[in-house]
Amino acid sequence: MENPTKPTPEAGPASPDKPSDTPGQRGATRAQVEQAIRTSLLTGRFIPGKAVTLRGLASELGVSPMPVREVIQRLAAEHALVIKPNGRVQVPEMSSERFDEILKARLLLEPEVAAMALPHLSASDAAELLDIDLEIDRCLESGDAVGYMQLNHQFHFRMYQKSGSQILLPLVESLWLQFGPYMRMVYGRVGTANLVDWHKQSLKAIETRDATALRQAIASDISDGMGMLGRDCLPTL
Amino acid sequence: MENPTKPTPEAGPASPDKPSDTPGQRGATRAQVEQAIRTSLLTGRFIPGKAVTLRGLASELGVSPMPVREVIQRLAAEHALVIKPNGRVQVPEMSSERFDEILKARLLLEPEVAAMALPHLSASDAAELLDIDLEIDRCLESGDAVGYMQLNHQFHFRMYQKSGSQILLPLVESLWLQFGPYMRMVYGRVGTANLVDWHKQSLKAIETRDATALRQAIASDISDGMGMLGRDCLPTL
DNA sequence: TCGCACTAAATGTGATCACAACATATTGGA
DNA sequence: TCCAATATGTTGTGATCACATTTAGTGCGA
Repeated sequence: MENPTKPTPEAGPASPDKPSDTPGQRGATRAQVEQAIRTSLLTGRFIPGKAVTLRGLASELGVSPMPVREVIQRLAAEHALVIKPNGRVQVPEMSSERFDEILKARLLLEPEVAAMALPHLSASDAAELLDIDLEIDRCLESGDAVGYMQLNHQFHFRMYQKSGSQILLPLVESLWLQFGPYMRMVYGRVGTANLVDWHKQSLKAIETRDATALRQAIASDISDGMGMLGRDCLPTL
Repeated sequence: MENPTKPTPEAGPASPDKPSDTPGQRGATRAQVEQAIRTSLLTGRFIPGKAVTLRGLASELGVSPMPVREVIQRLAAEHALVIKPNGRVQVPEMSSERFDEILKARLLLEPEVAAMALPHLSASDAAELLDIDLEIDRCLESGDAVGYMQLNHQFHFRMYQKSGSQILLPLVESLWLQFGPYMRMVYGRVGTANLVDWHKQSLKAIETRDATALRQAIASDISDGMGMLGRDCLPTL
């Protein structure tokens, strides 16, 4: 056989050089890759229109192209990435229609999810949300766009997760993944200031157990935040 | 080079023995596999809880496990399949909570999508929908559950597609994929009769360009159809 | 007869390879 | 100088392999 193609399989799902890291968890590499790309998307490390290559991501993450392929298919199914007719993968570009639709979908789903979460939101949950919001205020003052985006995502999803929803929540996550890259791009341009703080209104509604007020606050937060985004840049893109 | 390992790759995305079939379309095999599994899901060929194996599907479809892997990841991202902690893949089982949530999500999204489609629904579209509905009536009489499911899917999505929605429509498709297998199982048990024909009401609303009436008809159709399903069998599962 | 250890088959995962399609760079000619 | 044709590198795709893990199956012993 002469060992024609030194396969050096280095086999095994987990990195062989770190036996104590992940002891053979099924799909551990794939999960790590997915988490990496998702946060890259949500924090705007990927710019809309940016080309995403299998081998590029793979070498960047230090894994083989194999798990990256599966993750890309997975994210493409959620429309967080697009596979062009020639097979090339890229971060989807925003359009006026897409933007309006995402806004509409968020307004349909998120207030409802928040209302579903309300009965399960304890006082300690509210306190945690307040902490996040205070940190958001700091990011707004210092103009930290990435920090704002991460914390804003945390604020909403810490709340939404309490709904225990297995159906609606993934739909909402898909929406966030879709406008994340665009959001980052625009925030970098127009800044993150002068946002009315509907988060505070949400917290007040949580304290008073007022589902209608919570729905309204979330809806306003969405309309306000995205309304500020959609007004200027989209037609010029 | 001596060609050390004649792998007989039969390389190429398309079958080499059928050069006129798909002339090298990128991802043609994957698309074919995905379509096959999707329709299997929507028409209930896959029973909830059924185990789905890579090699099984691959040999069944006459392809390598490779494209099947990607499609499974894709469908798992839409929650049309679930990947259990040990990696095994199976059709998701229905639960009372899941069912209620899917119902809620459908009621939130589908009336809105229908209303979005209304301005683009021409008279010929209405006629086409009527044809489908008449065929549905025939299936209901003859008790053809599979035919009913396919045509019901057609009725709704022919309408929804006219909305031109790129965001909401995929969300709705994901929902249908999730309750498809369960729907089939229950229809086989309780039959498809005694459904109030809200499709006719929808058609009337389309003729009169009444968005509110269309929303209401769609919502009633959803509530009625799924209400009949959810009442009996779920607790006994 | 039942329970448990052991063996064997099956399954998902990660890696690598060969190839066709595509994009880009390079070169040749007018 | 400019454009077309070619050559080169890159990218996604499908296939196959090796391996860890898990499941099913079997036989042995109490």
